[in-house]
Amino acid sequence: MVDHVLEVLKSCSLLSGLPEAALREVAPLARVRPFRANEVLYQRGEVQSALSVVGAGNVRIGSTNADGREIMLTLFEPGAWFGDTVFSPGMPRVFGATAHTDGELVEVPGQDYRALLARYPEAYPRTLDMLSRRLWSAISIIEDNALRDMPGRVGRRLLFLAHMHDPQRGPGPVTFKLTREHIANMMGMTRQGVHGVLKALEQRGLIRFSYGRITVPDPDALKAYLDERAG
Amino acid sequence: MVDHVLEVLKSCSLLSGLPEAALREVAPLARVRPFRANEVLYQRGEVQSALSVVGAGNVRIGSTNADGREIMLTLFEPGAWFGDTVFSPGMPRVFGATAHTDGELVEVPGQDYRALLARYPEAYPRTLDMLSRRLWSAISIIEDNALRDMPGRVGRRLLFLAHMHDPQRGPGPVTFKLTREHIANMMGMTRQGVHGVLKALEQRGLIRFSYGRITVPDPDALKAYLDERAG
DNA sequence: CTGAGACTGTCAACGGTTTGACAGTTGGCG
DNA sequence: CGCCAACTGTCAAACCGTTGACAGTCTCAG
Repeated sequence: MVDHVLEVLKSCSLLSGLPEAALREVAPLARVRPFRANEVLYQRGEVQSALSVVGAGNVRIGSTNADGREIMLTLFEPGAWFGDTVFSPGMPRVFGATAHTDGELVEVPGQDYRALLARYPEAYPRTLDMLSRRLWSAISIIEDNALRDMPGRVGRRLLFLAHMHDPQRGPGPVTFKLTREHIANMMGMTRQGVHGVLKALEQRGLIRFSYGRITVPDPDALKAYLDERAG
Repeated sequence: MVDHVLEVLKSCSLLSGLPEAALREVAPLARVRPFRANEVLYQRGEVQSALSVVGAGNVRIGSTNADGREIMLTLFEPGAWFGDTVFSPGMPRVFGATAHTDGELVEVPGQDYRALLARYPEAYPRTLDMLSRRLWSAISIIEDNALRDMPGRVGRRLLFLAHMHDPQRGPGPVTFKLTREHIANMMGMTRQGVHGVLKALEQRGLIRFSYGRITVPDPDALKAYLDERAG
């Protein structure tokens, strides 16, 4: 059990600055939390602070407004981490997390994680680096939304997901289990609007899609097309 | 001179986790860089890494795409810091900085700043906290863009700027030196579109504006209106 | 294998934003 | 003090994406 937790923690880039000995220290303090598709994992506004690492399955990050309209920020794969409130204890979560598929979470209580960092300060630079990169991702999304049109935005976001999906960027095809509606929620568009964009991209052979699934056969080709299309 | 640098560094929230002795150590390594309105301070893509603290004046953060269209992310006041690449040395800047008014920057070379943190590890938690909060701000903007309409987006962004302007949130009026076009660039809208929104907000007495200037007389009232209007 | 629920494609009407154009206003610089 | 450049208000037309509605398709659980 603890061994399994250790494996998951090792797979997490945020924790990769910590020596294995450190991970062994926290592993017993972590909780394994299995989840079923569409289960709500965290709600916006909760104040309890924990670092969550995806052990298996996919997790949607986002939030819902009062009208019931949902926005999805990103989709996390195994090895991804979230729960940024660990760094600002006492602040409420700014986004919620929902299970996208069945899977499991490994949760390290915030104070245990912070205490661990304090004991292994050599891990801080790596931690700052990871957080900083996440900030860039967010800023890039803001930029794309402000200065690109709809096809540009959708295309870029697919590339972003492809990158999340497989950070080492093998040039091969990537497939997502996403409905048109998920994408619409991610972009602040409608299902119908997304459909039009995807159809156009498909006609150029840049993506393929079927029921509940989207494939980017060649991310680099898509990127080349988008870069040429607009700045 | 060094005293002046020290004052600026002390005013910066990112550095407030460091003891004064630490700031005295770096102050001599910092460079003071005066600037004139509209001068380009950093361009997107530069790789050199430095932590910049605004000592005086205002700085626009954003980037320009190939068509010459600019997007503005935010406007920084004295005491604000930027240059997130200090935490990920070697990575190119994801956004540029342009002088909005005359003023001056205090620049700490990235490696000196990182070395300082390593020497005073007790400052790391505060640093992570600051970075994490900035990530929330970015995420909140993404959210607003996705699920609010134009008046909602503009109103929220004004509140965001008001908060940046005066973090201790005195309830009094706040004035920005921003043209309609600046706001348009910040929101990914057009000058004319912004005009319509501002006019509507003005009729409700929530903002006032004149040549190159916008005033929010009562930020709380604006917030109340926006919250009631949508979610 | 079969039915129910989820997902999808498509259409016309509607609405809001941009585009493009022009005249009026403001503020600062010489 | 006066001019010029930057900023502003406003309009109609074109455009694009949403709204709302419905029938067709697919998947998975039973």
